[in-house]
Amino acid sequence: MTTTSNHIPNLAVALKQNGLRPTKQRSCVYQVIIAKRDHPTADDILLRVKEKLPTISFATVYNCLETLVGCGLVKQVNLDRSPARYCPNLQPHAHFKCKETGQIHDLPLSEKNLNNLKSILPTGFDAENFDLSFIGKSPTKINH
Amino acid sequence: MTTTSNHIPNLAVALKQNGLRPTKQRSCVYQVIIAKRDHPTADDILLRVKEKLPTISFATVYNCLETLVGCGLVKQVNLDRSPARYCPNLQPHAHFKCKETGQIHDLPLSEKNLNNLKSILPTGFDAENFDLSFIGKSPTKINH
DNA sequence: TTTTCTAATTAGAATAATTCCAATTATTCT
DNA sequence: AGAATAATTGGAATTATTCTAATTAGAAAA
Repeated sequence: MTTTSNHIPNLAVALKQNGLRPTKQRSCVYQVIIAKRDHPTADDILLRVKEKLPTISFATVYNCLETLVGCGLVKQVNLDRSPARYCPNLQPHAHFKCKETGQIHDLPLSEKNLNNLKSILPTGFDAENFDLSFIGKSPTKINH
Repeated sequence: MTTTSNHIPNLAVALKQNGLRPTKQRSCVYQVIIAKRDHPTADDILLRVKEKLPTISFATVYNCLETLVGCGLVKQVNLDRSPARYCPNLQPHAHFKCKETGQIHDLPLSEKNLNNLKSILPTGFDAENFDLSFIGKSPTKINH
């Protein structure tokens, strides 16, 4: 039941709405996540942010990520027991992890899919969130 | 595409089929999981098994769990970043975690549900497994 | 049954991701 | 500008899990 839209939200506005301060660390972490939509881990994010802010710490990356997730600007993706990944796609979607390449794909969900997911819940169960992920083999793009 | 049936599989047989030895640790871990279908963590399992086998170690519990999962006798349930839980329900099902009680419910999936899940996969994506979990509030049973 | 071979268990150390903490720094409010 | 508070920092702590090297137990052969 969360509202979703297509445009990239404005960080400063979203933070203000939540009574939080816009900082360069938060901005930079957010930029890194939307710049390359490849589901980076906290580790990946630290490395990329360090190019702009060499003194940023791990704790800050985790803090920023928690903030961004809390504001609904990015989603945390937990696959198996592997490190958490972060994803700026706010549309309802599932994830597919390729066994071979390790790559993670977003799979968009149709209205029909969403309704069907809802139909799984017995009466009285009120879901505020769901997580759907597949593991298997994704088609190899480069094969001629 | 895994075969599922309703009866509880025989541990010794399943192990033998995989060229593994039946040990009292494996048996005990398995018994504990089927005895109380409450999605215990490795921690929970260690505590319960210790009542029968006081000298069992954590490493063994993890080893046994890996073996049982590998033989397809139990499923590993990963919700959020919390410790892995183990589940003897071999039917296709989703999980629902109650925010309030922390309780985990199995939600059975119909053929229709399963087909719909399949329909999420674009052409060429070959899933060998999926994970579907909800978080929210489950109905309180005790309220008169 | 003993012997032998290998698999499984054990206790404890090691690892990896994440969180916590106390001190410093940056923002916002007055 | 100054006060109040929120955010960042580096490093230590925590937690779940995996690894390791030594011991024990199970299976197969003699």
